[in-house]
Amino acid sequence: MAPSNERPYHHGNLHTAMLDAALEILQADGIGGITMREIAKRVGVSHSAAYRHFASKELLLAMIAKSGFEALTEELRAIRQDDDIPIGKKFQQMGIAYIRFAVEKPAQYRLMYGSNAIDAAEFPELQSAVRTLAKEVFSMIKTCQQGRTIKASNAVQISNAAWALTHGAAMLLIDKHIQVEDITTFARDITETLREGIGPSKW
Amino acid sequence: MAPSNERPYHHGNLHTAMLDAALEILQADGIGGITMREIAKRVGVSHSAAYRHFASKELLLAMIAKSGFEALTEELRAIRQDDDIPIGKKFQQMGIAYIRFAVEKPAQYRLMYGSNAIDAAEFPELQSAVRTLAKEVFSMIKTCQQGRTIKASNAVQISNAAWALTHGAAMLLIDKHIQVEDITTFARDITETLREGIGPSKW
DNA sequence: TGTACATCAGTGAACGCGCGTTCACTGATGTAC
DNA sequence: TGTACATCAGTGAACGCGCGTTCACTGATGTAC
Repeated sequence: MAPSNERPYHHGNLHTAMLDAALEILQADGIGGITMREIAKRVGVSHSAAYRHFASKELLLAMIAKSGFEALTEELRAIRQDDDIPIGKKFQQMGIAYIRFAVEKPAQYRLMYGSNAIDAAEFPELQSAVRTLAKEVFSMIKTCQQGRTIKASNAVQISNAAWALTHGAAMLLIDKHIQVEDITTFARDITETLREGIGPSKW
Repeated sequence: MAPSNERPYHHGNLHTAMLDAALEILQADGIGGITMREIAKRVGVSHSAAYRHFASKELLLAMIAKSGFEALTEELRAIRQDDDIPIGKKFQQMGIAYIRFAVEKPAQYRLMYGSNAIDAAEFPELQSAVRTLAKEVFSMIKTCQQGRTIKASNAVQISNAAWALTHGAAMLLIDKHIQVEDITTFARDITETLREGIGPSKW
């Protein structure tokens, strides 16, 4: 009730607050900008307090990566389950959402994949979040197959190809190796390229 | 002539020797294992000598990344120009070579792309090597189009898709997010998936 | 409602750490004459 | 062929660095009786 202007001795939700602060730093300064000291400073707490909530910096980073995978998975699931999106558009929408996610949060996306700041093998929760994402992509393919908008063979391979294509595109865009005017258009085009194939129309 | 067992005062080829040593460390221990001190130790030279040849560690890393791009480009070019490879197989062979390169030298590949150890913007030579790789992929697509094994439209977009697909697949394999029994088979399948497309065969 | 005690969330000072980088120096080498 | 001098490639000692992490401690909170 009392609107104590001074922070109370106990923060109350340091765990979440630290993750939020770390995310902010990540977006602004990249992975290199994240230090336990800076996070603690932003939250208004001594930096040793951080260790009551995260055993190590690496664990904190792993948790951020994990939540990134979860958020991305959630976006894809929403598309798959949204009955207002025609089945013929779902695959495309997935590609767009995936690539936009990466481009809008490049530092987080880089942290999620291939950062050498996290030894993924040590964090089963993180690995599990990745697998859940992979499964969601697979479910999307299955759904499209049932809707007859993706061919009904070899869902695993198609799913791998779809993931590889979007992930690769995301990375190349983030690293500016591919430059495009409009992300959404590019994402749409590239998913359609996979759907149509690049072989000659007549043999 | 004199087979001096003791190293002469001047090494003679420290520049190259350092790059080689760094590559060895990279393969064995990953990016984190590379330190100027360790490189110097392996080459048998004081660690301050290193700075006669590389202004900074980051520059050395950038040079390694650059040579990786060059080697990869060279492999792809050899395939494109090899008249013994039927035109219908070239695209596939390119995909296989690309993915194998990454899987065989995962640490170097990670250094090449998306490592936060190198600020690519500072090294025009590195950026130029990446562009050369992109151009090589593009040339491959053009060649296949002329051979009528890839459809004759929108080479840029097809080229982007091909690069994204192989790069994405490479990364997912390296990070063990996709696990396969045989890399070559997987690479072949995934490139064929792109060629054939994943849309339903009958509309 | 009050007291004792365990438990948890903070503090601030300090350690240690390898490592990148610099500096003043010495040894080797090449070139002009 | 010999000498003087500039230049380059090494050496080894030292700096400094922020930062992750730990430790002994204090403040707050919840629970048993």
